[in-house]
Amino acid sequence: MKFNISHTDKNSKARAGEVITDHGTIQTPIFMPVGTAGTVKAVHQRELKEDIKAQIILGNTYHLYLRPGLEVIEQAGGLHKFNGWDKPLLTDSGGYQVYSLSAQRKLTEEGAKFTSHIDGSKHFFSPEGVMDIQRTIGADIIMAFDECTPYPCEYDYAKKSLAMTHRWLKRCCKRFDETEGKYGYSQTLFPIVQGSVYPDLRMKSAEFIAEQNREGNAIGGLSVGEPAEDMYAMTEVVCNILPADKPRYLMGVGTPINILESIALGIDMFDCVLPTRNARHGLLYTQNGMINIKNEKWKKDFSPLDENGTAYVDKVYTKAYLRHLVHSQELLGAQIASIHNLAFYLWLVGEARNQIIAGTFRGWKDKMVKQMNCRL
RNA sequence: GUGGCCAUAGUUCAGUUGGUUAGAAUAUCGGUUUGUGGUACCGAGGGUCGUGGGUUCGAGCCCCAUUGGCCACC
Repeated sequence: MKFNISHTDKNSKARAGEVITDHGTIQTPIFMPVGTAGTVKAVHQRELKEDIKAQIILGNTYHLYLRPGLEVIEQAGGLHKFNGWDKPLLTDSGGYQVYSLSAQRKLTEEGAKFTSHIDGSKHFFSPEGVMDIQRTIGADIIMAFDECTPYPCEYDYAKKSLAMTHRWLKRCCKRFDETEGKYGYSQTLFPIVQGSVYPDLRMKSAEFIAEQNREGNAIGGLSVGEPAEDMYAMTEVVCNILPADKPRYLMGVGTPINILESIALGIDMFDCVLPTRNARHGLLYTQNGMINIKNEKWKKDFSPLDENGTAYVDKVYTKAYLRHLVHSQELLGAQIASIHNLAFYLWLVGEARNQIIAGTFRGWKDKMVKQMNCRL
């Protein structure tokens, strides 16, 4: 993997660049649609490429390991072959799922014991095991196995957890470096900064992560319920320490406004379930704010879904029709809304990139944040 | 025509020997969702209990009449 920065903004820490992988080039800043179980829910690959213009999508170690299982994915020839996505892929390590899904989980120095949400079966993830699993899934970018601390989180717990996440990282790096990709292309490992909302822990973690000298770095443990100001403050502290010549990935973020503000702080990569999950519940993002398409006021609004939208669905479907589909729980409703939201997110980061290159990012960003901060 | 059963929220139904402000589901309306457990969660509005009398301190419940619906028999 390579990372080249072509432009940096003079009035913020924003930068435009490209991440080059064996499955193609990603122009940053970028938003990565989440495809947990090997599919971006309700969206075809062709729509992802041609309409949404996605450049990289996510998969999830936890979910894919449980179903369909590693045997299937390995025999398919890796996840790219299995799901037909020939562009870059990133897999999350399952650290977040161990935190968010398993009511019954036990973390020890060795790893995490957890029960499957599908059938209650018992499993164990170690840092080494998670590296092996991600080798088998075969994503271009794979993530370290970490503990995502909850919010709120006591300082002492955050400190102990961070130390263990760092020890786990050393084990991840060791196993990753001792093994190689199974399908003839290279993979890269991103470590993850933790430290909850405590600046000193975040700084210490960023320094430790920077020392590992990987090809890119991630920030985790944010957007878990803390105030947005805390999230921005932690992001800023960490970005000041993580090397500028490597991509920075802010995990799980966020709203369109979160993304623009974080780009201004020096973040290059994002992923978030909001555009797809909210789409299924009828919430649409636009340049002028958020729309709840289920609201009665759209019942007889026969104007296009989004006059400023870049996607096919924005022009051919009306608000009243999508309201009907979502109300009726028709599958097409989830599909149209998901395509709209993802196309908007990709437009947003693409336009941010254009503005950075043009040297006008800061003013544009401030205007967009103001404009999007409302409900239609 | 005779007998029986039924009538409670937009809809489908609970509602104790008669006892505080008649409940639920669903639908409607509004909100929430941040490294996705694929239709979730939270909240709100909505009923002169078919109608009219009666008994009672007190009636959705008991009695009478009446209207509408369903069933059986002639």
